[in-house]
Amino acid sequence: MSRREATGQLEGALTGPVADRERDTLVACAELFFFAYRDFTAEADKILEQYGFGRAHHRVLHFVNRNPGLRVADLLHILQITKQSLARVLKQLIDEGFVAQRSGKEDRRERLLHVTAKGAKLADKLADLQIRRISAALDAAGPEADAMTRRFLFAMIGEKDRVRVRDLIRLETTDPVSGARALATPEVT
Amino acid sequence: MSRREATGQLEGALTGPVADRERDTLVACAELFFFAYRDFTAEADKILEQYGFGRAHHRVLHFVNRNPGLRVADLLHILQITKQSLARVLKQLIDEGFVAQRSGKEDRRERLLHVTAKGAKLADKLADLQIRRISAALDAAGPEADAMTRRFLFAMIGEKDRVRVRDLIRLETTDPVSGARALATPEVT
DNA sequence: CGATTACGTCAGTGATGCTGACTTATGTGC
DNA sequence: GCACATAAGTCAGCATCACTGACGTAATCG
Repeated sequence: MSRREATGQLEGALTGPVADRERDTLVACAELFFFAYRDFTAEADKILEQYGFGRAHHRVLHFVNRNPGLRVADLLHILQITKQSLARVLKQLIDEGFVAQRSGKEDRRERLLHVTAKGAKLADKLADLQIRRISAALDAAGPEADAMTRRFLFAMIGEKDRVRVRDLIRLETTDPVSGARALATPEVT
Repeated sequence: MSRREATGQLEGALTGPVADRERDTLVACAELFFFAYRDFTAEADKILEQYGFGRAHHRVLHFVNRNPGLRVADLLHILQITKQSLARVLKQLIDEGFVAQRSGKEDRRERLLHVTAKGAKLADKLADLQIRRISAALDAAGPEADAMTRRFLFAMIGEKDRVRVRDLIRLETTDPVSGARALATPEVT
């Protein structure tokens, strides 16, 4: 049953108050979301510190690791930061040998990004930390938490970005919200 | 079925690799978590900009709004930042009349924090934005998403902090993970 | 061959976090 | 009452990560 249906409002209308009885529950969700994200990133942050890196480096390293051949423009779309903000951390990752570039074969203006062996090692190490936490949390949440959580998180993403994200994360399962299939496309657009 | 059970590992052991077949799904969860949080905060950030505030101001305003009489030390625990980081944003919120302090009656060293009418209005406005997004996402995720998501998010929180958070968010429902009841305690400890 | 695109870079700014040291006011225990 | 602990505020300095705006270079496209 829909939360808004329960309070007599139209499905899909994003205006109007939510019943107070339910409001507290939803606020609790928002607060839990804050605490969960705070601790989701905390472990990885500690490791990154040892390398002199921050969360921004992690994000770049992660998406390049997961999507070899990613272009700079793609990263800008994914991270939603400016070229200048990206440039600083990307330069460090390249200078210290975690990420490498090569020119595109068809379009030699493009710098296709890859992780080095060193970069892959760190990226996987960080991903493992976060994955274990998620795995444990899904177990604690109970059966079906897996698909349910993916649907919830996916629906939290701004509507305009969902297609891009769906293509990026390449889940083999049926697409949770839009109903379309979710197979990987070769390159981010 | 547990993810780790499925790969033949001990329940509760936080070491060892996760099966590759499942690994991609879990990585997708991590990426979805990033995108979801990014967009969860984006709307509120835009409003805050108009007031010259940032996300740090929002967090302070929110928790003071939800927990009138909160002490500065409580906020430091909740936000896990230093006194100096808090001082900057708290001072602004007080100077601009969104938050007020009064000395504790029993211990006059304590400064008990409250929102003003102006502060409550802004805090509620921001909470509504985030609540609507969560409500819509829970609807999209399907029935039972509500309780399931709370259990998942709660389990994502670092073990040591769960009791504190449980007491803070005062959910009327049964506690999702630890199994204990989750009624509000009068003050954060 | 001019316009656009992809990328890199320079200069300056602001928000948010940090450490360490110090002060003030108040409460507590011997 | 005095020593110590606690709650809060403050100062000085620093790092990370974000921003804007402008400009340069190389390559592609029409």
